[in-house]
Amino acid sequence: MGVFPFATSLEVTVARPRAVPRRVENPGPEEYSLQGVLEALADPVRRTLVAQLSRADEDMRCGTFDVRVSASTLTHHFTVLREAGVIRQYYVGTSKMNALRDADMEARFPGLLQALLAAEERERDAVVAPAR
Amino acid sequence: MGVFPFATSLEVTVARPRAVPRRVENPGPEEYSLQGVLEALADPVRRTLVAQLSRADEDMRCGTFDVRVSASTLTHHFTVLREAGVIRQYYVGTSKMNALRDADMEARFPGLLQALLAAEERERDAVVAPAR
DNA sequence: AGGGTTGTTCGATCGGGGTCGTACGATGGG
DNA sequence: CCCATCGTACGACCCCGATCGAACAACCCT
Repeated sequence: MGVFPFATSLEVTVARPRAVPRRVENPGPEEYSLQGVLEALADPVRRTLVAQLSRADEDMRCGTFDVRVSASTLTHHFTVLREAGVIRQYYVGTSKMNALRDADMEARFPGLLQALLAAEERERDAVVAPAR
Repeated sequence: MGVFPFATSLEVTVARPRAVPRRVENPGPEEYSLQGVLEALADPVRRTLVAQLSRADEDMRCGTFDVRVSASTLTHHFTVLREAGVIRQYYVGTSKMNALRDADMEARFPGLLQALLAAEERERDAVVAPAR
């Protein structure tokens, strides 16, 4: 892909070129499938990502997730989640933000994500809080 | 669910000694995990099996499922579903019956199986009944 | 400008799982 | 008894996906 054809004289001796923020192609609700969602959520790493995102209750940067895989692997997992429609991604400067698309999921697969997250949390609690 | 209660005293005076019916080891509810269930249901073939079982609303013999895989592959899929706790299997003569463990699933992962089956049915309907 | 932070891309590896065919075992009916 | 039916066991194949390291690219800040 070509770089920028310097748009003539336009801008700008500004220190901040700013330009157009990098765009991420997030699929529309009509593009994802149950198969894709289940494949995405069948992986334990991706499930922890989603769980952390849900627990945080706000969008999270890629780097702030607590998971023990390499950066490149992490990128892969986020891509899978995004293409499945589970999360939405967008750039903020050099950071990439991740948002849980829980409303879209709920609309398309009612109850599924909620049940899944609830189950995930219950298993997590069982581990965190040992049998007494 | 369980069609026959197997009330022990059944012992018919059949000509055939009958012996002990072949036993199948079905895991207890404490043995299965969310991971196992999701892995099991992430496969499209297994999901159709479960969907057919749910739709039939009664236990089904292995051979009566409508799926285009070989017999040995089918055995494999049923094994995965059973070990995940999604179905229960038991022998009846030379046939093997399959029962959906929806109550156990509901107890352990509330709403999950139902949401999944509902989503599966909706996608199926969308295919069967084309866009008008 | 640099430089550091953040994330991506690419290629390689490697293990797991879905698939099948064939041979086998168990059961029930003639 | 023998045979047809139903499902299993085993090995082979093969593709896909999770993983990593290294090199690169975009951005922000000083």
